[in-house]
Amino acid sequence: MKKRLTLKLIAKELDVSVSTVSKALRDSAEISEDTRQKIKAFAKLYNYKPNNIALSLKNRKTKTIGVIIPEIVHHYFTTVISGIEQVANEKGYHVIICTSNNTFDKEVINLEILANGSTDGFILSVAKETQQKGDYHHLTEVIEQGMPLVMFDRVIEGINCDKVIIDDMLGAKKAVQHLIDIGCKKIGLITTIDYVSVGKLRTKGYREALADNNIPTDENLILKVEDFDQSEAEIQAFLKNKDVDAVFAVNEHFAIYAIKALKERGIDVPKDVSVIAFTDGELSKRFMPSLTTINQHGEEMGAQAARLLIRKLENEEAEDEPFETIIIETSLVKRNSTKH
Amino acid sequence: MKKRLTLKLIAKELDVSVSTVSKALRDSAEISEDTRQKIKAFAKLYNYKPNNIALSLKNRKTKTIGVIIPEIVHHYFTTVISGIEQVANEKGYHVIICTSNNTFDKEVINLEILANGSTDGFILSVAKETQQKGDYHHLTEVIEQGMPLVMFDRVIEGINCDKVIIDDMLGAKKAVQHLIDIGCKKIGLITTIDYVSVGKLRTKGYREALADNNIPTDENLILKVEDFDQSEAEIQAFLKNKDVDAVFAVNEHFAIYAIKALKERGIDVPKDVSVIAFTDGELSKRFMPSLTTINQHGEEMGAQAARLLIRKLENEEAEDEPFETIIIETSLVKRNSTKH
DNA sequence: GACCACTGCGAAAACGTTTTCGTGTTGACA
DNA sequence: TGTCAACACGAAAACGTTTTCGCAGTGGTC
Repeated sequence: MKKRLTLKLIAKELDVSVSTVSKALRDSAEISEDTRQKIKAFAKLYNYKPNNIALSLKNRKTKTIGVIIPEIVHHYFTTVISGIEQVANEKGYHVIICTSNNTFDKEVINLEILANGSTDGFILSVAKETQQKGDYHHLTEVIEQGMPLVMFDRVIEGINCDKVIIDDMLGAKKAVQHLIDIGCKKIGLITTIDYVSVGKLRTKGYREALADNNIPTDENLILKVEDFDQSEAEIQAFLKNKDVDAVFAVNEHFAIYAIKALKERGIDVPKDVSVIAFTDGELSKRFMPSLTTINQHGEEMGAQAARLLIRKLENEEAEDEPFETIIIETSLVKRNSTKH
Repeated sequence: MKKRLTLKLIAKELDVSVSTVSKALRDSAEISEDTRQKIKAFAKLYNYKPNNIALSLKNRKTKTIGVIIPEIVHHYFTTVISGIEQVANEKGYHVIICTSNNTFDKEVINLEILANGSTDGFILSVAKETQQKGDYHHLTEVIEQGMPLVMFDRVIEGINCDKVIIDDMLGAKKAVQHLIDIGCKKIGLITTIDYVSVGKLRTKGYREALADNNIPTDENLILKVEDFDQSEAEIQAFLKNKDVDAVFAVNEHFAIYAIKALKERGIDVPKDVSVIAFTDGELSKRFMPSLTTINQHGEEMGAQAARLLIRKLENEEAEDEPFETIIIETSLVKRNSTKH
């Protein structure tokens, strides 16, 4: 294992002091043209690269952004990361990604590790378990330490930090409104139980859209999936003998299970029943029929989050500015699971 | 912005020396029970956490693994990462992920940045562009510096490092053999052009399986997709008037386009034509019909890669051991796109 | 010849740790 | 009373940088 070249080694080799080497490499005017050239040539020849760790320690800056997400095996989060990376790299930052696996404990640990010097700030979407638990001391702690934090997607209301969210309620309204616009009247909703904040908000959007159009809400047409692992069965049972002409599902999977269940009953999508899903993923594009969806623009979300964070990191004044909440617009993507 | 607590601050506050504090916190016997308790209590009260950067500098170890992948918005890679993370975390490492975006330049830059002190070693799958270009100096360079490197999935033959791959050829053979076993005789192949190594290998597996069963290869039944973005059209054109009873596609997307094209011709999958895809992703499970696939076990691959790397990192002797290439077994996942 | 201003470089501190090696104090013992 | 070990702690070096300050040498000016 060859030793990495350091300033000290160069200094010894060329018989000058460490400071001279450092200055020469940074093109300081203090050093004579001669020495400078000599040192630079040597450094280049032996491929000297400054040690980032030492620089971080010295500068108390790592130029690194920590990202903590609930799970990486999820297309939506990867698009967000993609957006974060683009902006971060552009501005000379790199990105560390950790997953909490949707558990509280791993979220806390990851946050701690990254907070102890590895990163300058965080971008985070909280784990499901954390949301249920309602324990946010780890978040307030890093904030108190002066580490900027930006939350996205699943954000916690009470926490003092920048946030990037989508307007779940409005998105849901858009979806349901579209169903109404194409003539649907008996619109089913497949959502999650209420502690998942996005599920709750989307449910609210559904109700409001109906109310706006003077359609009474029929509680019979609402399914709150209890157990994700059993969602297919729950949805199948739910749709068994429901008389609906449209279904709004709060995610792709629910939508697909719904379509399957309907098909089994001999009901055609979109001819007999229109289906809209929240979250525009790979699945939606490829499925047959391809799904009409609400696109959440994950990349945009990641990009905005990164911009907010870097702003706080680079502007002294920004530190004292009030926290922002950016809302990313959702958009309706019409495909073939809804009537035209 | 509150300043982070350091050993020095504690020392000053309690009127002892920095060394005493350090030793007390590490339970050194040198320090009297009294002082030790006092210091530990203080540290706990004010939530002292050692600075990782300083530790890294001191120990010349970061306990961090760098992962560089071509793209993150790809289900297969996320499963690999998942596997890496599990093993890494278990052994006290954390993981930095960078994407090369399939470009040579970003791969080189990321490697450089991470090599300059941020990580102890690498796990990497090379970018497409790198493969085409055939320029691997950045890889040999980090290896020469003594940084352990493990390549996975898309590996480069000539590079001296541990590798984890799947047996693409055998996997393809399994797929085609299964098609033959269920009675198919005219088996189409949808693959990529040859410079993508996996495509090449899978094509080879296809040919061998046919040969093993004394079925002559009909070049007319082979499509090498030229342009990924045009793949749907290419596949549609290819299948327009081909007389096949099965199709083996080297990835999910190709398989799905194939099914769509067949359906448009009024051909039912799996009744009339069976379809098998390489790569078992989200899509395969949910699609209708769900796809029979060759599962590549991404998590397993990631886990093995991490194990190999950490072994090299932690065992002095392992350094001189010859490099290993681990082959991950693929497996056939039977679903509904093939006859039973 | 005395003074001054440059020029070119080195010493040392600092970032936050860990660890080695001293060193001063205590108490026991001959 | 002198010697010695044990104890409890501190000083300093080290990791690899950057930066401030100081200093020696040179050449010019009066």
